Amino acid sequence: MPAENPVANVTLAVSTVIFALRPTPTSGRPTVWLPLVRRIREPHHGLWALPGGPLGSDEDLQTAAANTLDETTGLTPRYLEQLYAFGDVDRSPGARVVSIVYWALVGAEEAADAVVTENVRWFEADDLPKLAFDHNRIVEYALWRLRNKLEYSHIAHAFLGDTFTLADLRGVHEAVLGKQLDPANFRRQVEASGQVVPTQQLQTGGRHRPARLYRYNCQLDPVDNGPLFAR
Amino acid sequence: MPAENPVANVTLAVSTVIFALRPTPTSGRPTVWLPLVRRIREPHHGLWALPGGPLGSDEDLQTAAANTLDETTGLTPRYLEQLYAFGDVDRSPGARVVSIVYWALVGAEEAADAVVTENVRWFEADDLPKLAFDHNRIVEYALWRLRNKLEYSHIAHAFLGDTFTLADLRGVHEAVLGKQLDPANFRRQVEASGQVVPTQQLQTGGRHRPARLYRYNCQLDPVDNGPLFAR
DNA sequence: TCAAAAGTGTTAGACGTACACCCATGG
DNA sequence: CCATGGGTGTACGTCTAACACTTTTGA
Repeated sequence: MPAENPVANVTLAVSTVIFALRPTPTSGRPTVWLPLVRRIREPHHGLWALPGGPLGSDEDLQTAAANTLDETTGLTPRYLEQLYAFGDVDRSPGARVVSIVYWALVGAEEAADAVVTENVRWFEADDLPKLAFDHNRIVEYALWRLRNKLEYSHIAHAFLGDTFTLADLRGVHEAVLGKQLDPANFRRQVEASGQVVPTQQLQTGGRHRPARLYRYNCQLDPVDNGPLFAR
Repeated sequence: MPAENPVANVTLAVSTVIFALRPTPTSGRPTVWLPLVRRIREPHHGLWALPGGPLGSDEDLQTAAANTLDETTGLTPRYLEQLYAFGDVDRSPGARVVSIVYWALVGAEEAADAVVTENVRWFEADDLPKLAFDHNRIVEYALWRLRNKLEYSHIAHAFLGDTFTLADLRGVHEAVLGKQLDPANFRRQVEASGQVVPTQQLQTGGRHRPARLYRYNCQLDPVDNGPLFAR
């Protein structure tokens, strides 16, 4: 029986976990990063937190998440999905806040020249400081979802540009999953899935045989997220 | 930046899709059913809707879902999981309502003697009338999730009693998925998964060889729902 | 000519599916 | 004795992981 008895003292917020691939400063190999914003008031003043804000009364949940993403990084998501609604009673000191959290993927190139200010900074997902509220848990869960979904879906290309080599795509999987994959088997699996189509172009410049460039097959749904999202 | 600027005009509700197995009146074979409540005010006065209500300011989201379940059916869920947060701007006429929806499984025996009143009735999940709000979509999505999760998790026993035969368990799968399964292969898969442990008892009474009774293996997590829910 | 990565081939094992077959009970 | 479902055996096709091998480039 919704739409009656509005409950006082419950605030509804929308936050977004934004993932991108960036080279690690030390090794140079790509890893998963995400932008955080510094809190400029209590509670948790000074701590880093997920970008987000209250839900505007005329915007959908997903729109709110995309807006948040644009406001903090100036980026447009290549993939955007609802993660979970967090509503524990004590998750925000002194207030009752329910956060509906989304997670997003943005391309590495766009992420490279995303806005960075005093109060917005990128962090390595596997090496975060203590965050505000329950945001460490939230990021941990989002990472779990990303890794899971990468294995049974076709979302990896969201980290890449328009065209890419199979080594690029494999690099995304290796960076996210944190383990090496067999190039031969990876190639066959990707080709069999039909998620990519070969172009006529080759990528030269490496001191080795040039690699064919591929494009994502837009005919395909990247994920089967059920009837709500069917095309 | 949660915990500030509470937004007026947005109501937060929690609803629950409650699944149980019941025999179809016509064929007698078990199918998926769910209880609905009749709306007794506008909007959508008279239509059937998912049980739910506004979020109490001192209860967790999952607690709210379980309470809803208890209030409408007097039942305790054997499985309870968050489904999705629905927040389209126009999903409730004349008000902005965000619904956080859970889905639950209850045992067939309990469901058989659950409360039924003028305004609470069970319906076959695959043959619903036009429901209030976007609740038809919500049920459709919950059904999709149930069918998916049944295939890669160990939640089927939530529909059954304490002990059951492998034919019972197979019956659950067949009822939910709507297709016949090979008894021999089903047996081997279930036994290999370790999700059940044999008891010493046999079920006699059929005009055929007695079937061994099994019990659910409580050592195992029924589902891997990620780090949020790890034990 | 050599190193390095692109790309192809081949094998052994795991797993899912189909189906033949025997077992134990009530009627 | 027979119909019915419980329970076991087995063979075939597919998928996966491992790894040997050939191809093509830049230095």
